Amino acid sequence: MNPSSREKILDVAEALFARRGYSGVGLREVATAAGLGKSSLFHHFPSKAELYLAVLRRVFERIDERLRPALRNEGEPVMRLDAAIDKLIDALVEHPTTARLLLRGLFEEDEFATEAAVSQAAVENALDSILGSLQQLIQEGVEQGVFRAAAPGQVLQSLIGATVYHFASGEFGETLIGAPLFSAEAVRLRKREVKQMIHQGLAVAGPRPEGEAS
Amino acid sequence: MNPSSREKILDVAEALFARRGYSGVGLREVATAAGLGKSSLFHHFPSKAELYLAVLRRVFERIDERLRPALRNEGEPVMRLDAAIDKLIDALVEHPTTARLLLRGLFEEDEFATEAAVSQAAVENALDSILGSLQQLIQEGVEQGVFRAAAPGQVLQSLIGATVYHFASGEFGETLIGAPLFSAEAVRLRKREVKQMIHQGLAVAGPRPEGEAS
DNA sequence: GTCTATACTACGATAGAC
DNA sequence: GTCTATCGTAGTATAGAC
Repeated sequence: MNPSSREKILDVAEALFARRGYSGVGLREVATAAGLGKSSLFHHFPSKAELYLAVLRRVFERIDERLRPALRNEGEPVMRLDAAIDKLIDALVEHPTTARLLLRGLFEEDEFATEAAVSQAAVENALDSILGSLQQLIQEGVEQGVFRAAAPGQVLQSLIGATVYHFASGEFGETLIGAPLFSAEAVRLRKREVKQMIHQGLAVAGPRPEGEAS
Repeated sequence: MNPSSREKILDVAEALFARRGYSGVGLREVATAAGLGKSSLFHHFPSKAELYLAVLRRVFERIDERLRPALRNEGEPVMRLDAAIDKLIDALVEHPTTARLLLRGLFEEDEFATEAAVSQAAVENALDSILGSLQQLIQEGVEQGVFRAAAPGQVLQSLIGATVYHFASGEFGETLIGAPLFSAEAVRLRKREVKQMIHQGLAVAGPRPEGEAS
């Protein structure tokens, strides 16, 4: 079956919002890219804000789908975290628009005030579920003594930066690493880099900063 | 001396662009926030794109000012990298708009095509200078054997994620770490977290991923 | 250097025919 | 469900008086 108009609209809107953000995209552009007239959009989505939130919700659902099985797995925190990193990166790579939409979603929180508050809450709940599981995983590792005594929120921020930011960095990131971000080789190297950073950091050996003991 | 109109415009434009991005800000809003009529802006900046680039250039100059002395310092790579992290975070904290503008700058590359290409090149040169120094520092550490054999670009991406992304994450980051991002305590904790991640990673001990030996 | 007035385009959204 | 036509607003930018 060919894609419904609704899905076609979501596809082109996702691509455009990822590239130019909420304010940078006009509904006219979305409509014509979807092969429709401008007014036809409003039969599928009541407003631009609702369209944007529908795009975001679909993105979170895809991530949740990939990540939840890895997080449910029993096993040691170290292995589970490694698996979660792999699956998160898989999700970011599967649709290259994902990382940008996630980061833009953070910034554009206040871009549309309190309109469409219901849909917005649904999106935030999906996000909280994923983050809660990850945070709990880190907390377990700390309690078991296999992770250093770190605040899970701080670790999570570093992890998001190492993954979501990286795959959202576009041309900038590509010149830094000297390869296309989403090539199979670059993805493999990125997974390895993040896991190595988790396992041993950057330094081979040496004193801990500020006299922190293990 | 009271600030010139040009500086006042740059100040309010920086605040607005950081919050809502290039497309999300209208010149009318910038003008009235600066205490001017809409048309008066064009006597100071020839176009919106040039105003935006002027804001970005000022941001890079401030970072360069903070970071360059730390990078010039002689000493071991480990210590120089620690110092660079501290100074970079200091720069991001000094003006809380900085991190968002930097990340938005990455995303909005294609938002204004090739207009104002001259000013854009100037901004990119300033950025390349900073990044080159950091990359070289990491490379030295690898060659001296005090850092693991990592690609400098990959490490730099993790570092940017751990710093720039963190301080750009807004309300999202604040709920994750449970404190205002820019409070003195949160800044201190973030510096420590990033340096610990560099020095030992997250894991206390254990096998290296994919059998990588030191 | 700032103002008013204006030009032209695009925006999100609605009404109503088919 | 898609279309044309239209509304009202706001966008960037310019012209020209003061």
